[in-house]
Amino acid sequence: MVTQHTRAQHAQSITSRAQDYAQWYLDIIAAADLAEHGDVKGTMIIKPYGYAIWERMQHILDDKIKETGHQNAYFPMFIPKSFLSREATHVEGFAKECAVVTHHRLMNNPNGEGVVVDPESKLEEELVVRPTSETVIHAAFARWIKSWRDLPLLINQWANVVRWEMRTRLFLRTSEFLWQEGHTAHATEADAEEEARKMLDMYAWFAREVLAMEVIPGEKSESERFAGALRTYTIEAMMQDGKALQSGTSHNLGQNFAKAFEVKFLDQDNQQQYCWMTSWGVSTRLMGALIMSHSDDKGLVLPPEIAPYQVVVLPLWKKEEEKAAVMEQVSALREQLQHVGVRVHIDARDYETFGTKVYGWEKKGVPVRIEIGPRDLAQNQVMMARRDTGEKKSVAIDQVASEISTVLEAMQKALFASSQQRLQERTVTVDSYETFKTQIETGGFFLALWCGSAECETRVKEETKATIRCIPFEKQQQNGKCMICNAATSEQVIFARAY
RNA sequence: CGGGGUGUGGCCCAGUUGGCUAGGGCACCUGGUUUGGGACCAGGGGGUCGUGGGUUCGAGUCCCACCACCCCGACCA
Repeated sequence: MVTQHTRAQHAQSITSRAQDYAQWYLDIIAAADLAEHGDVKGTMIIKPYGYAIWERMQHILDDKIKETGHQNAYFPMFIPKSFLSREATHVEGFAKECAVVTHHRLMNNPNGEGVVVDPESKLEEELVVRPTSETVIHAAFARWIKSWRDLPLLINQWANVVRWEMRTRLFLRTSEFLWQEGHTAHATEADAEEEARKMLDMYAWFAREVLAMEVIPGEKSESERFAGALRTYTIEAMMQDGKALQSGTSHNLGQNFAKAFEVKFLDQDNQQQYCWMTSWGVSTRLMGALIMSHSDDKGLVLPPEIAPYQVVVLPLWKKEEEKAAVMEQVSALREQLQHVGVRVHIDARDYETFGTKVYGWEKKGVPVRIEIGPRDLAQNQVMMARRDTGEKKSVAIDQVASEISTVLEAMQKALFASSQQRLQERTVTVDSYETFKTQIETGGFFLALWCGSAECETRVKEETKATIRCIPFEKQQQNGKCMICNAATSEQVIFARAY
């Protein structure tokens, strides 16, 4: 075991220290300086560089959400306990993981030691810290919606939510997380269904085009369905170890919540109707997906679309007079790149060695690194290195802007292609449960026929820890037998172990 | 809650059958030399050894209790 690290040793430490994939994942987060554990167990402090990545996600998603006709709003984080219980399945699904506010005041400890909760300040009704906002938002919808003219009502909220999970992991499952939750109300079942599917499509687009991450869109089985929903749709991504990560969900809530919260409208025939509703969301879990999809042994690898800095420039010099000339060239380059919309950062720290800076930015996953020194100046060129392939070459100074655009585009495509290839190669069709049981050990997605019974689903989970990730929208239609019980069926599903 | 493990500067650890002023590496600060793939020299700052008891002339070390955290199981975006 490595107990001491010289700088040189640290170069290999991301993987050499890693006992397993989970440790490797945490090492990447630490090395890239993305986040750390919060003071309360299960919480997470997102550090500036990590948050900058989340802000890129927010920015791009927010634009897309607005483009599709939704408006942002904000609702309270405290939910009266009674709200939660109005929809029976919903409260059942979340009851075990709710943080509850019971008092509103502290007082000096009578024994003189610090402060204690003032028993006099007990709340009439306890408040639940939102694990999700359907209930508060639907209570508001009930007041806002009167007529068919008010529909569809398309609302989105950026917020934090709290779910008191037993076991947590940075980004993937923290007690508190940041997300976007869309909530909509529609006049017809068809409209709600269309909305739920449309927003799932948006997530799939985002995962593929922005995060360069291949996903399988599909429907959740009943046991994995959102508490209170009619149908739950999901995009499932595959991490580098072959395990699945649910990366976004969209729910058709039917009229369940509308009935519980009296969300009604008068239709064109002056008849009272319950609304058809949806909700959908993605969270900071996407950060985990991003990290696990593309990172390598040198650290994080960021697709250019999401990278806070797409290019980092390292100026080099020995003498002061060289510095002036180099920095002049660097500023000119920065203007040139900013002009074409490239996010660029100049690292002119002179108290770090060149190597330290190079390794630092590689760990942070910056797509392109440019080096400019006296040698380059003399030849009117720069050195350009690409993060994913490691390819390094010199480029004429007047070609840099166009070359960078080309490289960023190529890297975005290459990362997606490799994610796509991984998912394709590691998705196999199985019909024998015995084969499945041995192959699941090494990860991957397994396309299999399933009879639809919870018994078979549970048995697989108990025996192999694998779950039905989704019933994919795209599948080869085939009739056959359930992999587990041999009952006749044509339902094709994806089994995998998941995070 | 069940099983396993760990607690010594910010991080990783050493500290022998109890012994004298608690150490090292990384990181940090100052000065100098360096800088095209993780620099070097010199000096320096930073510690209630998880907490509370006990044994002892003497406890980081032995004993007891407690606490915290990590890993594995039941929950999940």
